[in-house]
Amino acid sequence: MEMSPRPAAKQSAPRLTADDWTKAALEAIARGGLAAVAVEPLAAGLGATKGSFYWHFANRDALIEAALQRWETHLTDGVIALVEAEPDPLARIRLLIGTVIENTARPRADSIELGMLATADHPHVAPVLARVTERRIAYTAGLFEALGLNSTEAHHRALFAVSAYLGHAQLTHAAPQTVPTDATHRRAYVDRLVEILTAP
Amino acid sequence: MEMSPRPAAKQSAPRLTADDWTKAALEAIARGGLAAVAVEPLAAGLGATKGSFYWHFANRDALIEAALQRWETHLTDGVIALVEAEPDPLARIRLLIGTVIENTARPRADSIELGMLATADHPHVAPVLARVTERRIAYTAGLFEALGLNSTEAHHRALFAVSAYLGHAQLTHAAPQTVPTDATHRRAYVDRLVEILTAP
DNA sequence: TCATTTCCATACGCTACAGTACGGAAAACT
DNA sequence: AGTTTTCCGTACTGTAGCGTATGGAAATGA
Repeated sequence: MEMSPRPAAKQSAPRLTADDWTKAALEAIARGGLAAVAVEPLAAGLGATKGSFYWHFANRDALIEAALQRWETHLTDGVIALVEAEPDPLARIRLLIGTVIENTARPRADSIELGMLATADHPHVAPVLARVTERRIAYTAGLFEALGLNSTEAHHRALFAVSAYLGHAQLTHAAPQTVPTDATHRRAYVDRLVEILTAP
Repeated sequence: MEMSPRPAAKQSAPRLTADDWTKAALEAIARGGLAAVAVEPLAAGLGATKGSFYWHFANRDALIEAALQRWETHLTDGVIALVEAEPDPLARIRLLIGTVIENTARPRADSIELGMLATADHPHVAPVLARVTERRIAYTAGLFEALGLNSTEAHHRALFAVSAYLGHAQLTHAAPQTVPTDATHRRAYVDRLVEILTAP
């Protein structure tokens, strides 16, 4: 049934880079968590074999570390830049929460994160997740402080906000029917959520 | 070095029941998610062998289904009973949120749940998780309606509350240092959360 | 052009676990 | 006590994926 003798899968070039493997690993994490980062299936997906992989990486662990590092560094870039562009503190919070929850322009970001959370105990994942989470909370708390809240209250609100984000992601994943589907309702829900979170 | 010739592990009786395996499976899920439900390691932990397992269950899948069913049925019993005992609607909400977040009297409940969420895509887990989540939200929305909120607002608050719970569980797991540790601060934090959730 | 380096496929061994076959011990009747 | 049923251990097969060895193709450079 094979029509062409070419590489089969994606029409990508025959030679692969380490980054190709890293990106494929992140997509695998998005699909099935760390367990889905398996060398041979990944190779099949890339139209290659283990031989390629073990030239670019020492072992599976090295790939996982590379993927984690790529995720940690590339993660918040877009969102932070977007939010920093907004001068008004309250508008920043609205924008931040609205963006991460409504999920514009970060297609598989949530999926990757859910994959990470699903393996939070993994020795390589744990520290990365701890750092990312801590930075998020600190950053969010800063936004609330800019709103005039004292540091304790700001930290509490930041915890609420990040919890709401994480919980919302889980909810969307585990029970999609419970969460507003159409754009209008979702918009109303997110607006209400922001109101509650920023209420004096 | 073994001092006694007896069964080794727990001093449990030599014969096992299907329920012993089911409970062990749930503990495994709490430790390492569905992937940790592996027959041979479980057998070792129970001081038995696969021979025992395959007498009680047809296969690994049957054990998983049994564990899921046990979880789904035994899950909310205690909490619901506790909350129903309270007559005042507002106090019910306080009690519910306080209990599930502070985690009195439900030792490994959160861990099991995190294990389930970590494998939310599994064909057997998904429907169970969807039902459990939907019931929780519906029940919580009911509490908010009893508080006088209209159904839309009640549903929004319920979504927020459940998100907060799920997110808090993730936070505690993935970045424990960000969440209030000592009892006093945690208490203040939970109180504040309830205030915000129930604010008119 | 031919030599060197870069990259990859094939073939192999190893481990963990799922599931099966079967014999035998331990309870439970009778 | 003897028989039957219940329960479990041991020994096997099968599979998936990790990691290694090695030869050779494809690019690169002399």
